[in-house]
Amino acid sequence: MTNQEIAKILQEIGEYLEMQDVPFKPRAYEKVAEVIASFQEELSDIYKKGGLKAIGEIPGVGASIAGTIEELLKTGRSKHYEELKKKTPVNLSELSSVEGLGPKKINVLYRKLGITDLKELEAAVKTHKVKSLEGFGAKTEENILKGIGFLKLHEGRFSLGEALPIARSISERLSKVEGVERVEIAGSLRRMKETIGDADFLAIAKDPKSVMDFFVSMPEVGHVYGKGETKSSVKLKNGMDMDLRVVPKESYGAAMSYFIGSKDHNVLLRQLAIKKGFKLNEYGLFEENRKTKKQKNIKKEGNWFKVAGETEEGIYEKLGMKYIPPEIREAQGEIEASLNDQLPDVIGYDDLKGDLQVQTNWTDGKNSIEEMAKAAIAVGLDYIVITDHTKRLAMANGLDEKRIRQQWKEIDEINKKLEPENLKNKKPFKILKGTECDILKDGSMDLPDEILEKLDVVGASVHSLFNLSKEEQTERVKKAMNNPNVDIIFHPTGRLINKRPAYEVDMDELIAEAKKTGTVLEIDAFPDRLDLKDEYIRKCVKTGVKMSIDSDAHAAVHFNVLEFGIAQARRGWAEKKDIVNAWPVEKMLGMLK
DNA sequence: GCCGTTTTCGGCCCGACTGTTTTCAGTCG
Repeated sequence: MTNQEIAKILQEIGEYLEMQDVPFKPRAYEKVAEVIASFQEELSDIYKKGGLKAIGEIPGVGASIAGTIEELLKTGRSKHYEELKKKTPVNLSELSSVEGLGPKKINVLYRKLGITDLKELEAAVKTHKVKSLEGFGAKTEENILKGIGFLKLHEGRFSLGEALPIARSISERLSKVEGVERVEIAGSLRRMKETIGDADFLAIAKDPKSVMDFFVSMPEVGHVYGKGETKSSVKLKNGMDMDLRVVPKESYGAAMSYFIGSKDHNVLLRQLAIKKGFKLNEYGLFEENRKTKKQKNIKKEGNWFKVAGETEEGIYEKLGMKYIPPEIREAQGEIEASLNDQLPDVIGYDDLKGDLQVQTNWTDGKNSIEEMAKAAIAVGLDYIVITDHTKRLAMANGLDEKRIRQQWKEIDEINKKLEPENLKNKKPFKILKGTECDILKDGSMDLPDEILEKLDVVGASVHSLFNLSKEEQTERVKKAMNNPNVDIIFHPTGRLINKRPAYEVDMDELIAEAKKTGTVLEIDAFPDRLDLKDEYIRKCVKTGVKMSIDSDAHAAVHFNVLEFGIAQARRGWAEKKDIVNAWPVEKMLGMLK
């Protein structure tokens, strides 16, 4: 059993106990589920090495939960969980994904109406059976219906953060099948879109049949739509659809171009090819017979001769274009820019030097300042800013004036400890003092200015009152930007992909205000945020507003999400000069207020 | 159910909002 599966069961045990109004235990289970979900090492490995004792050493795990984990690892089941599930046999994860529905309400819906899943819930709401229940009403019905609608809107779409690791794992296994020369991820996943409908793979193989056999019989495959010599389609058990295409080596570049898309981009590219006297399809770029007869290295195909196709670069060259990074192939002016040699030099995946939003166990993070710093060093960063929450966010144990001053002392000590001579790579590394300070309802800050002005980096966030009117919300954030100590607005629209829409805010106005006040806007790299989204990034680039790409790490493993933020920045045409934490620390600090 | 330079027993993060009620339960962060 994987950590994710174990975490999910512990989480559900907590929710079941919550239904029965059991005090304190739900918290214990929820907490431990969170810890395990973001645990670096697989519990099965820990158990293999150190047995029950090692499991018990995980923070939050006591005798009882250790026993449950052991049972899960050994048998794949938990008696405790199954007994609870028997009492209330509902699809918990499905029902609680509806905004506003928690364990208590789910319990009432099951007891009174026998509702076990989303479909039954929707039917009950539509026939107005729900509003007469005690504690429910017309408004609750309305909200549930809205919640279901939002879930449905994203049905079948996976976030980049969910899809990419799965696709990479499969791509790696495919590439090891005998006779396979090369495998690439294509489609929207290759363009690093924030959500994807399905995953496409492209392969060169001497023996297509063996790779197709392998593909359709992978353990995670739940259903095979079809299987052929050049194309197979499957649905994974988790609901994700996947296609594998095997193409000949000589068409590989053309196939890449065709299957990376986007569709709109392809249409424009083919139109351009026609205009220049070519024909472009997934097999190659072709020129008419008479013109190319005498040239070498040209393969005949009907009345047309192939002039390019093995590589994408070759096709671009023949069309008089510069190579276009997959992330910006969205028919947003990139073809024209390519023809005129005006493509952006988009930020590279190795270009970040620092991370300006990092949480620690001083508040709701899992790891200490030192652990986060070491993890940052390990991924090659030169500096991080510690930005724990502030007191308004009581659930996260947010810092007040007294505790943040204490934190500064610890940061100073660890900085000394991490002097270059004490590090393996001997490279300077710096922990900076910062905050993720709540923006209160009136736009004022949750910490006094005399604290903020002492910090290296001040980030400000909206964490409450998401339902203010657009005008109020915009004014609120604008006021924060005008605070002379506020350097960055973190996750500026507050959206959670597939879960919660952004709060109402006028982004054009905020971008203009950011320009005026010299405030940085963050690209939060956490895959369920990716906030700013690509179109706003592009607007910032055009306006000259600087941005930062931050992990929003709440655990040492989270620095790997920076990749998603960089991808998002690339999709927004951002260059190194637009991203302040792609700069050395002095230059970055010099730019801030 | 977990945890301990306040405790091996007695605490456990808590304020705000919503929608239901007419003082409060449930949910969220």
